Amino acid sequence: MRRAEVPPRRRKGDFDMSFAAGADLGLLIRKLKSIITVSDAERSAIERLPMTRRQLPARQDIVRDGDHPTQCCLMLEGWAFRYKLLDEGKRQILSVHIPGDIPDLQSLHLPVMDHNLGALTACTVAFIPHEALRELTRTHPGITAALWRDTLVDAAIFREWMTNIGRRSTSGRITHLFCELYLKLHAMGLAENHACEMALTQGDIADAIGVSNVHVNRVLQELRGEGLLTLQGQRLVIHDWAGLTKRAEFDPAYLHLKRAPAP
Amino acid sequence: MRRAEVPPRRRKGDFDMSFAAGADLGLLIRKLKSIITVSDAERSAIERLPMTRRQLPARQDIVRDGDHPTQCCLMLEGWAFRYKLLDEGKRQILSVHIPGDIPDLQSLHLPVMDHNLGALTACTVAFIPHEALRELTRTHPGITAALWRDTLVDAAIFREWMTNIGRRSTSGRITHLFCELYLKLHAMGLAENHACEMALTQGDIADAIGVSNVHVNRVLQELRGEGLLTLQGQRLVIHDWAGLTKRAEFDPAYLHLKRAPAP
DNA sequence: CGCATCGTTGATGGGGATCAATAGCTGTGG
DNA sequence: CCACAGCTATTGATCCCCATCAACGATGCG
Repeated sequence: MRRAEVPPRRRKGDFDMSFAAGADLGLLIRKLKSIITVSDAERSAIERLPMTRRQLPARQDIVRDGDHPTQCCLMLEGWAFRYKLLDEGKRQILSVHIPGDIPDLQSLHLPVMDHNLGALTACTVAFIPHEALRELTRTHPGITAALWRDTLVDAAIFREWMTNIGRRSTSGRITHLFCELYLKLHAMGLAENHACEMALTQGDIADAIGVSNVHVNRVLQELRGEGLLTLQGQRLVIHDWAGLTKRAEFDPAYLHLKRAPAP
Repeated sequence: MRRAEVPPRRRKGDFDMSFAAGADLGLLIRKLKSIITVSDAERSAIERLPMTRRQLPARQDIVRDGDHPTQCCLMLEGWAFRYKLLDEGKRQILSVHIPGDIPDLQSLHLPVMDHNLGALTACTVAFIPHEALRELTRTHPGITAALWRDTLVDAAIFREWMTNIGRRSTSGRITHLFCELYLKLHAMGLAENHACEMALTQGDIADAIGVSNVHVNRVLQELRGEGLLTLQGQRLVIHDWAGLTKRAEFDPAYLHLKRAPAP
């Protein structure tokens, strides 16, 4: 369990103010298209969204517990994660986010943050003002439904994590987490052939599944020993997808992916 | 940990088809009014919602994992809960719901259930067709925002539970759960003076916080011994609210209540 | 090349699961 | 009105999973 290190807040200067050429927002459109049919009018409304592009170093906080954000954060490159800190520095990781995600979309309707959002790796994000998003939802009910749905999938993943932490064995928890991450990456075209980046350290994994980092290390060795997976550096290779999903009791239904997962 | 007993599905006949006189929907309006300002037009649109009233016996499932619901369930009386079942009958309770809640509102945008919803006590519910709710959201953006926000608070509670299960001591988990339930009941006018109904059995509590029922029993005795609370029959009495919230590291911010909690 | 973070390993102890048995409670039916 | 059935709560005994502490490699970066 990681002790309470407070990462530096982002500083002014480490971003460029290039406002959107709709290119970056293509990622958002792609995400929405995986949920609904996007009309031309909707597409063009999205492409007209104002945004600020930013580069963030790894492990830097983006929004903090208690903040009152005025914008949402669209992930363009890199991974982010949400987490809570408790007394004595205990940390619970709540979710992991990849390009296409809007990890703080809830701030559109919940004015105060009840957790932290941080960059896991160095990453590129686009900040979109709440006001622009509110206007978009006022005028485009279809987009509203899609964004709403996106937050509902978020919640569905929370429920699964709760179950993971509360009722699965440690090896089940780890393998379940890996199955989920691989499928999410795969759905966004960021993984193929049962291999993907793994930006989480063993300490991060520990704080995501509610065990100690030492224990994560030992169980990972078991999983390697069984030939289920390899985890070296920042790369996860799944050698036995069927075995992994079985070990994890993994059923992808909770991800509510449009296309059936065929990894 | 409760073994997989499959409760009987609801039968035809145990409900009456009395369609809404807006009386029951007053509860929904009350809930929404705690979130937004409800205009006369909105109020009357809500009161015109079609609904079917039903009486359900305790422990009966309302919607099941894998179902494709065509309606949402508004709690009128009694408690409900959401849960998942794993292999070997392990159960994780995901949330607890009281009058005013719509525990399956997510089904409006996620067609397939990824968990179960069951009656905890005997209860009265109102089923509202998805189609009517969709029409309501099409025509009333304010209500859409309020309902969306409601699902976001739901998700915020999931995050807190995740943290509870993953990183708190057992006594912290139990006390945190009690603080939350008391405050939710209090906010709906269903509890006063640090006392309330407690429909959860020790086994239910165990499955909500990720420990065994035996352990819940022992920790409850400690809490009683410290004079923090009394739990007899179906009644919870909190003797030392300050002590309880401290033990729980309880910060109500995540509930996103409109009025500051003043229990 | 030196420091920091991450990964790895060993030793130790405790929190909590599990099994088993008893007691209390509630509704049901004879 | 009591007996019985079926839950729920309680208690004791045993064991082991996993947290914790500590130390040491490995790795990567400025």
